[in-house]
Amino acid sequence: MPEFLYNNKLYYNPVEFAMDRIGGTWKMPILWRLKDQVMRYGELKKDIPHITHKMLTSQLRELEEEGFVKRKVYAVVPPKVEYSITPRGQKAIVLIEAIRNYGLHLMKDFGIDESKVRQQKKNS
Amino acid sequence: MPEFLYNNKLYYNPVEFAMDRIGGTWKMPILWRLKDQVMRYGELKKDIPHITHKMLTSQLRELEEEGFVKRKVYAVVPPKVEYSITPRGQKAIVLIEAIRNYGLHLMKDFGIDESKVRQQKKNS
DNA sequence: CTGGATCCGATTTGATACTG
DNA sequence: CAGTATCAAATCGGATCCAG
Repeated sequence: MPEFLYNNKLYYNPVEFAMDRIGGTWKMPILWRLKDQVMRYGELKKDIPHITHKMLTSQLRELEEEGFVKRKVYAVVPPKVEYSITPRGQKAIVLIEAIRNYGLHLMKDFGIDESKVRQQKKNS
Repeated sequence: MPEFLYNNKLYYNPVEFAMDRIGGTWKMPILWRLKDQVMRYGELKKDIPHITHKMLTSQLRELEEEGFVKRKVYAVVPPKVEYSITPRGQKAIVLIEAIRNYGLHLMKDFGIDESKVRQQKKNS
């Protein structure tokens, strides 16, 4: 497998490169929500359970810097900022769907019953 | 999105669950090498650049515990241990290929030229 | 409302030494 | 040859405070 540098970091293969762009706990959930709608910061914050202010801002910054989402600032008070997905981000959506389907299959394989999921939600 | 517990850890969606099983820096490279061959510990170690002894053993342990690879120990001196992929692991290979193809596409999109890759290898 | 900065604990990982 | 244990460094993430 080839290896290469990007932003002073050494990557060993294309999988690692891809996961560094859209992996981690929060980037896919963020992209997923933007796939067919524009959302404000506060909307994303409310819609993604458990994400902290720090993580949402930092992950949005990275996704923006690498061209997966677009940030539009309105010069109003109080501030209004809208996030939307870019063509590059849209291409990621296709993969995210594949990973999601695999994850659902894996959950079944591990005996995780979706019908029990909502019950456990109450305990969290 | 549903959320659920597995091994006392809270997951927010199927993507996160999948990535916790086969994500991280090393699990996919390991599975990838085992996709069509049985390999000994030392062979994997030699074949995966930069992986440390500790990471290879710990990641193999986890993959084994979760049923993605099978570990076969021969009662000989010196020790001989063979790792092979399981049906569950084979299913992951399909996804890994999808992620890999996406990664290659993304590298082009970011202007990372594969022809330059081998040159940079010398500098690592 | 959005977002940057800081502190600090938790988790992850690398290096090293040791074992059968 | 394969694997375990330990310690230290690095990274990550949460809580909190301040700002336009």
